[in-house]
Amino acid sequence: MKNSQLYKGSLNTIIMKLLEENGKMYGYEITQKVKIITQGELNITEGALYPALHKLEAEGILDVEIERVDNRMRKYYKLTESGQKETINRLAELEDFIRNMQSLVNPKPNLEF
Amino acid sequence: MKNSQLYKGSLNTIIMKLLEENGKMYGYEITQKVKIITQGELNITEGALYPALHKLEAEGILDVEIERVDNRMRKYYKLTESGQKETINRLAELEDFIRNMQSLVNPKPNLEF
DNA sequence: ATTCTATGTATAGGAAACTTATGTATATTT
DNA sequence: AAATATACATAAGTTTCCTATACATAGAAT
Repeated sequence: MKNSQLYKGSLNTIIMKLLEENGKMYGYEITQKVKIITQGELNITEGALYPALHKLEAEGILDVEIERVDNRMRKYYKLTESGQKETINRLAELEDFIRNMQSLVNPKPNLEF
Repeated sequence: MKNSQLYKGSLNTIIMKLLEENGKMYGYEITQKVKIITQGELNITEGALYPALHKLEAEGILDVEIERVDNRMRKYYKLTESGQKETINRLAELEDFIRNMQSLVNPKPNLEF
């Protein structure tokens, strides 16, 4: 995704959050959206994205719907019902993760004096 | 480290930050410290920690110093000079990462209207 | 005309990080 | 005597991701 290893493990959560927000999206659209939101800092590669989408579909998190636009194929993905529930869990995990990382990086001073 | 995949890729940064803060630490101490700081949410496994420490040492990020305490071995690690510089970069990357993830999860409303 | 860039999906091969399980060894608690 | 805590270590396997490649259409540039 970038030079930093930190994004490892966050792709599924990113995909699910974007789909929760936008209803349905296709793969290429996801890569562009992420690029815009992160101001070019995070580029999702196809080699990561498409296998991830296929896996989420196989797990019943996503549904797919094929369309033809300008004579080109698009596969629109959207969250299933269980996918919506799972997204809530993932986002809670992400919040915990961010909070924990901030605790590690910016530790509170010891108040026992 | 835990059930969440999100921590993947953050171990090196965590180690380096803790060493920057505490001067020198040994492996087991790192696992316990992280457990306390994250209130039990993040458990670093030995299978992840020790190979990571060895790799950081091989890369010249860490120096090691062996001590015997209570007849048990301890390997104290501390940042080298280049390790200190690299830690600054890693922490900046972590801040970017957290900022980007927050932009994705908590997008700003569109202000063009 | 042809080549490059953008749009759009897909997979094979490999690297890297992590988990699980196991091993060794001493000290303390039950 | 057995379990737990302290302390380090590695082998085998899984997962995630990147690089490279492939196919296909459309538009822009040369």
